Amino acid sequence: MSHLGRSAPPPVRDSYSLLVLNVPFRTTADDLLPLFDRCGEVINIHIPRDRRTGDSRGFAFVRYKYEDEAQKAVDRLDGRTVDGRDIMVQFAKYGPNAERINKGRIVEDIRKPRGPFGSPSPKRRYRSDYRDRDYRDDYRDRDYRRSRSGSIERYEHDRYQERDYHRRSRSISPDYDRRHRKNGRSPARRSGSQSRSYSPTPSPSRPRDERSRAL
DNA sequence: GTTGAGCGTT
Repeated sequence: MSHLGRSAPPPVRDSYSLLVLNVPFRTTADDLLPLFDRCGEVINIHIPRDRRTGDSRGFAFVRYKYEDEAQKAVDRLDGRTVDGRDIMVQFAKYGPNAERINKGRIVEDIRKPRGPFGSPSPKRRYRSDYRDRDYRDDYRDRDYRRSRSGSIERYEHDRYQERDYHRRSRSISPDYDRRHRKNGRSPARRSGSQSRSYSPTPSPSRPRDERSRAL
């Protein structure tokens, strides 16, 4: 109840994530906690924030303990007016329970927790922690090291850049770009000499002298 | 001080 965002996130295997859209920007998890807690037992609430400004993106994720409570929250809190805005509550598309989610609704197609593949191989997963880490390292050394020839950090960086590029390329609003431009005022424009071409100037000495000497 | 379709980590 008071460990929202304080301790590590609880196991998601027994939790159901709800996506809350149309959430005011100034609304925090603490504001949504009492609202969603009334519908059932809320495990954790996560609100994605922008890394640049740190503001909320306008949506939140609420994880419930039971699916009936989550469904109740969707039915009750969906369309509720929060801070002057009507929020939209629906089941999360991605996540641990995404297999049961279809178009924001729970799909009761699962009969037994035998696994999504039908043939679970828990023998390998039952290894110790150090074993698991070793296995992962081996896998990374086998493919990632040879294919990417890099580190995972680059992957995240590329992902973030891709997201930013996608968001900006979608032309959300002409005002958005204009506002940022007015505020940034072309941050990548100073003199035009340094940014124009790279002048490594490895040796300011006279190459003619060296050539003359070589000759 | 702004914005509003969407799918998530400290």
